[in-house]
Amino acid sequence: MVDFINLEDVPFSLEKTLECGQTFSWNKIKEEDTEKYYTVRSGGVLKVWQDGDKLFYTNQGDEVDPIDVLRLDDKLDDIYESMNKDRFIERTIAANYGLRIVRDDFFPCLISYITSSQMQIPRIKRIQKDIRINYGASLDFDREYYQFPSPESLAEVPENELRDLNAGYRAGYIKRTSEMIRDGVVDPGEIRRLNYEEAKDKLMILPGVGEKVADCVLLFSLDFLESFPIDTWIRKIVKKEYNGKYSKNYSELSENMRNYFGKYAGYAQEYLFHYGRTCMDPDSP
DNA sequence: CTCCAGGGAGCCT
DNA sequence: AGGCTCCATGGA
Repeated sequence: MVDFINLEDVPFSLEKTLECGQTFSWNKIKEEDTEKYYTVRSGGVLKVWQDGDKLFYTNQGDEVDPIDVLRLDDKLDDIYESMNKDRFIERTIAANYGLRIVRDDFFPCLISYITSSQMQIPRIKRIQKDIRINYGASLDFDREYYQFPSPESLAEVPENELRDLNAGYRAGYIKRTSEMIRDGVVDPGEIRRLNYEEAKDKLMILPGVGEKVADCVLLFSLDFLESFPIDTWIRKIVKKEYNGKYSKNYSELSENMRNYFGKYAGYAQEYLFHYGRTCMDPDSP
């Protein structure tokens, strides 16, 4: 059954939100000449497509709510007002109007960002998909879909099998992190109750999780909208456009940007990131 | 062929 | 604390 959400007065671009590189948990398919996206969660399958101010969706299991996973209840105009500190960020807002931060499931988000180090985005996505197909439970919806495996399941996978999925040297990180999540050493529910600094320190206990991966997981799955992840792209863009606030040191640079953009710095980060990748050459002077 | 990719760990000072 | 090197592997 197809339902829809009325997006009048709700700024939203499905395409920008899911194509900007923040999530590896969504896939695009074409059905009857329409570009659609689907995600498979612990709660079931959700398929969505947008036509102007209508967001159509079908899902299996009411717990996979598009309003929740696409953060449609974020007050985007208020967020823009809060983070709109200068002409450059204003330009990125104009170029990416309607882009929202996603709310992904914690475990697949964590494993994907551990995988992401020294890798290109299409390959990260491919590895998550291969993990799902090889080790995830299947769900029967309009066809067969695959959930991301539980920490319990993934912890049992031999390291060399993960290497065979082209995870490379990250295979050991994936296995050991899965074991620690399984054993409750790090618990996403507990992390949500901590403040930003404590939550980040806790995540960084996990092997393969440094500052950048921790910031991504906090932002894209644990609702820490002030988190400002710094990758090679952001580093170039900030150095070029915000030179006075630039620092080689990750912690210092990240703190500078959080102080500057405020409590929605994570939104600012994603707008800068996507603008930098699509609208400018960060290497040019 | 060489170089680099949404970094992090381990070692060094 | 801060700096350096290596880590697999695909794609340009």
